[in-house]
Amino acid sequence: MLARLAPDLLAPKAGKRPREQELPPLENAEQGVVMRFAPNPSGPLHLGHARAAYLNDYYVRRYGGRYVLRIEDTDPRRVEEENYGLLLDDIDWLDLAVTEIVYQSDRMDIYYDYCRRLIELEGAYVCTCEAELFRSLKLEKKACPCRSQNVEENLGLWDRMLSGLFHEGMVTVRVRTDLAHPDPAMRDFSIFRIVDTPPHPRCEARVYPLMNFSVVVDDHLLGITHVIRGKDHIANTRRQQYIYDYFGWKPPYYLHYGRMSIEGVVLSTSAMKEGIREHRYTGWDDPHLGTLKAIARRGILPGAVRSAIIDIGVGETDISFSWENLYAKNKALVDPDANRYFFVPQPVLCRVAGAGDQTAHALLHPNHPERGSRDLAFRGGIYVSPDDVSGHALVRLKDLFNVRIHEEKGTFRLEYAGDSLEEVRAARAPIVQWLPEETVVPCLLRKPEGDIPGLCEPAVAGEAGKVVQFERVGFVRIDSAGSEGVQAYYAHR
RNA sequence: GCUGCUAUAGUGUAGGGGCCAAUCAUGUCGGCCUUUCACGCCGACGACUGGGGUUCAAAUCCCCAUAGCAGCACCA
Repeated sequence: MLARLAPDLLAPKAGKRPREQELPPLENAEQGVVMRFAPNPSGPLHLGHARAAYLNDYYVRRYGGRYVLRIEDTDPRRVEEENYGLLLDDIDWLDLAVTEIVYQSDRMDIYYDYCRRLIELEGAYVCTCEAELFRSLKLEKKACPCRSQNVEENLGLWDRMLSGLFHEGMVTVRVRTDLAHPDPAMRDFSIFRIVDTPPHPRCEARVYPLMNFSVVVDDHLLGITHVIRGKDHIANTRRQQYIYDYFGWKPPYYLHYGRMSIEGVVLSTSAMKEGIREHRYTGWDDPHLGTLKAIARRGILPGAVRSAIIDIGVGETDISFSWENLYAKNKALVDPDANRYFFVPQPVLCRVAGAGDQTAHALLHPNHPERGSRDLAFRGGIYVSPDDVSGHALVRLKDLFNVRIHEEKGTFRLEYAGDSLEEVRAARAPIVQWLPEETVVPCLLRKPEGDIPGLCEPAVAGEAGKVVQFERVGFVRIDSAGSEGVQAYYAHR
């Protein structure tokens, strides 16, 4: 697994990446950095995760160093076995410069050990108050009775926690901070809890560290030098400072970027899960979702996401992620490679009067004639899209010839009208895609707004998994190609 | 309620006292190129939240207001 993930740091993928701005330098980073991406396995990754992943990745590549993928799986309620695999697939897709993977569920004993030390340093105490009671005391800046226990008493309680003598909700470990702190969020926050059920899929614990503790211990032990994360963690950064101070450790440098919403999609895992359960979405890769799986299926390349994220940068302003900007990045990556094909939506079959058999040669890519062409054999009958011919007297069948349109009650009679390109230009007649009657494959174009049935060239079936351009329609990813036809997911114009 | 962060064109971003009647990208519109409404090229449009203050000079510094966001969980 690691081998599959470990990229060559010295030779990052050469390649066309749309030029993107340079991010501000990091403090004290010239000698290299150690950074981390720390998702929790509660579901697949989405664009919000991609921001954290790529921002950190950017600086690791820029300064060199290590990039730790840390799986934060210390909440058994939010961890499901199958999510680990989903997560690793997504990490793979992102193409991060990850150098090592750490699972917090493998490190429970380490957290227990350091908790004991923190208690010995009088930096933490075991609290058996009810959560509600503590909360009201905290808001009044008052200490709870447990706060005055001595080290021996606290260690005794801690041992009883570990040996299973407490049940869920009865006890917690708190950091001794400053009860008079003006920010109530800072006052004696919790760092351990007990969870009786469900069992953790990867370890046998019932005493679990809370994020603010495991993160500090891990960041220190793993030698993390810089942390870039969302500003929703800004209070956590301040809380964690107390723990660093007790241990006498030097905290990493922090950068907190602003909140990012995404036009038209929900990012919350629980909301997505609910939508899937209610069949509003087909699954994690439903094109209406902002998951990486969904955008990958639509033909968005990871490089486009990376570029869009780096452009957004580390600003603390709340922003709204715009699909337009992502599409522009993706188009820049995809256009030079994507082969061109004809797709006729809502096709109607028409006879063309007055034209002899001939074969059209349409380039696979207009800017790269050397890649060859597709041959479309005209034998008298063709499919076109009514929207393309309706209302026009003259139309150019691309790479073939001109036709005059006679429209009668929704049906079209086509009549050969010469080969002159100049003529259609002068007449400002449209140049449209078409397909020969004899060689077509059914094709379903799946757009977020709905599915569009149509026909496409048989050669499209050979592009499965790739992004192609349906001329005059847009860029699509060929999702599947079988006996029942082709299924294409629409990416963008 | 308490605490904190942020505020530049439709979207994203640069600029951190004078070089800013504000950068770049994207978008939209127009033109050129072109057997795609793609790509490429040219041009246009479009913004410093409001009010005070400091200063010879403020998008930039300070204060207030407003707005958005976040935290105040035995989630991350």
